Amino acid sequence: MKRDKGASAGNRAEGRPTLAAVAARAGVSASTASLAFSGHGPVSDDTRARVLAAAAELGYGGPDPLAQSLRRGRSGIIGALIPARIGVSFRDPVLIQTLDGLAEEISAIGAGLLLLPDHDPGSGYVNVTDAPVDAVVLVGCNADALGTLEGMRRRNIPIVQIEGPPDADVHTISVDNRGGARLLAEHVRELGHTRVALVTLALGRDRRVGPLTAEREAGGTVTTALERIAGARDVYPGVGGWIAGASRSDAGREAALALLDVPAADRPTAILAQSDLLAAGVLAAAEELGIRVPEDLSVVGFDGIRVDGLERSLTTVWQPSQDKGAAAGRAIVELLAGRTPDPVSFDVRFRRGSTTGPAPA
Amino acid sequence: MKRDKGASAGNRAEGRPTLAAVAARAGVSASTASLAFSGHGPVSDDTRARVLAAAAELGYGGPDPLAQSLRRGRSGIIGALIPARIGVSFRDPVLIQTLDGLAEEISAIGAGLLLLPDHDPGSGYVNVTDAPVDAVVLVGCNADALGTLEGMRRRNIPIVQIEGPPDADVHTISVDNRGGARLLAEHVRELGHTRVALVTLALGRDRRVGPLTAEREAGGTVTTALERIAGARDVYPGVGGWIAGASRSDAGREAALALLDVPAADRPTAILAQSDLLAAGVLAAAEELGIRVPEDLSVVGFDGIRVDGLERSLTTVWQPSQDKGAAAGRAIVELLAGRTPDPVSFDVRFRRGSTTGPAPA
DNA sequence: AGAACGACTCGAATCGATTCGATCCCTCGT
DNA sequence: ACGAGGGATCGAATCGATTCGAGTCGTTCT
Repeated sequence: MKRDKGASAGNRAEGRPTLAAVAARAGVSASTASLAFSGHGPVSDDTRARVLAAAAELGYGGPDPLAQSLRRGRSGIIGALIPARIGVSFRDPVLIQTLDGLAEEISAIGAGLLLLPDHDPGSGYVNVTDAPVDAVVLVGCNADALGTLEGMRRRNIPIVQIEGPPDADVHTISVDNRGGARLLAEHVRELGHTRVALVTLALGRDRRVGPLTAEREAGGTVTTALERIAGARDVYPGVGGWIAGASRSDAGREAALALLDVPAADRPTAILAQSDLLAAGVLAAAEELGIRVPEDLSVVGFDGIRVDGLERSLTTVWQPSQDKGAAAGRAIVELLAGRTPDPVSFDVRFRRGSTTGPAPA
Repeated sequence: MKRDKGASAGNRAEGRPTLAAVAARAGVSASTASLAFSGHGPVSDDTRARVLAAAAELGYGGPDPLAQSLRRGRSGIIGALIPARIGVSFRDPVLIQTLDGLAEEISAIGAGLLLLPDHDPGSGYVNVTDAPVDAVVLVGCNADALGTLEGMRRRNIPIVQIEGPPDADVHTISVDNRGGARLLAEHVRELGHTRVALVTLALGRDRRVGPLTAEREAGGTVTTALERIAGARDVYPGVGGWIAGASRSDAGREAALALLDVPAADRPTAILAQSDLLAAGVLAAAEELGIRVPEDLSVVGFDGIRVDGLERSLTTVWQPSQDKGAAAGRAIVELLAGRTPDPVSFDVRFRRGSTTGPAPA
């Protein structure tokens, strides 16, 4: 005999009908009702109609996704680990495009994207590990984030990262950051520049800004930034610069002000910014200081995005952000199907703009 | 006797240990093991240690979120219905700020945000209704979207909309769109303008662009756009304009080109754009056409966001996007707790910039 | 010393559906 | 006319955890 406590715990809407209730009302078994809803088995038209009618009368809204998830072992949700809170992360067009590609691709298997801002440990936020996700994608995160995913790994949940240090358990989508940075540095060298400085992305989770020191670099965990530094060093060994906290034009502006606000003789004649947004900030700073681009200063970016409100064309390399996201999505699909996706690495394309010119005499 | 089929169905990682396995290994019952993990009951230190040790040995990653969800009747996931695919929706700073406020607020109850792009019906995408969400927030969607939520309503899942038509079952967060638009129109009227035109947001899901006709207006479903039109009409009855497809500067530019590329005598002397992004596009178009702002043309926006790369200050009204999101988040929390949230409506603030001036003689 | 109490632990029910194998019955073939 | 075949339906197990009430055992109070 059913207990039927009536007003039981504080569980959601008390009286919501269940599949069993619908089945009872339609005079069939729960299994048949299930079949009628899912269409997975042979059900007579008559029976199906009766079940549907009963459902309508009871106001049954279809099988509970929670129960389905448990039974199927899948929630249909992919977690997207983003580096900061939404308002901050989503100011980066590269991130947006990547997520867009990702979302489109996983919608092929009917999955949706759960946003999981990567918070500093102990900040009282949701633990990623507790989310009912079928897989996780790290997009634009630093290597530390992998640590917070220990739980996922133990649960055999597929993890895909977009840019990041190689890891046996994690499928990585990469782009030739080092090669791209090298291309840009070579371009600048060919123009005759010798006093060059970098404006880098955040090197670690802390997002501290300041001069690029060996120490800070050694503690860096953001692969993207480190690889782009390496590419520049391939051409300009030992080149220094300034760490901007984030990929935003105001951060680029601050960094450039620090680098340029020195006696003209010490001033770099070329600045290699690690993102187009940073480069836009550098241009703004130069304008403020009355430094002409490209006559007095050459500036390059990275990413190849369209920067709103920037009328001049930037010398940069373009990277396929959306394709990276899509590739991650396909990798997820493969992994969930039990297959092993092929590793993917994308190339970049050099694009000369009007912000670079010959080194001043 | 347990069946223990070994390699059963294709369910995820076959051999993943369960709480029961851990309990068995630790020599306790499943209930005790559960208590040990959740900390919800009195468990001796010794027992807890044994359970944790067993878990470590077996590589148990903690309770399965899927099973927890079913038992608790909560998934810890809030669905965010956004008007278009990610790459498009997230180019709107207002949307981003709103989601940011929302995400922060719901993280108080440990919930995360599931992105659900509102797709045209029948486009083969995931049905919102099948997602395991505890509640849904409509952000920047049109009224049609409510239709796709029938299933949710029947399931008694709380729905909150940010801007939208009043609905008994749906908690609405609103802002004084009409009043804001009226403020701007009044400002323009005080400056003596008589030939005025609107540049509106999309009126419906179709996002068609073109002249603002009575017919198109009658079929409109986007409350925000309609209310702002109404506000302008409070001051300029019958004012016409152009429908821009989306809140982006390129759409604003196209619209403005259509409105301004006429004999100077017919040309409007003021354009009321329904968003700052659109206004930025209007400014760009004016510059292309050699029309001076504000001498020949006054331009106002709406939203009060900082538009990247727009150096001049726009006359606009500011609306609290982030607060709207936060209010939606708090409403969700209240609703999930079984309480009834207070209705919220926000005010806007007029902000005069340098893009409006006296009507030309 | 006996009772009462408290700290722990356990068994069993439950969340809501899916699915495999078995059963039942009707029809078709020869 | 009888067995085979097959469509429709049902029973029962299962997914993996949580939770309530009940039971055990040792300690403390009077």
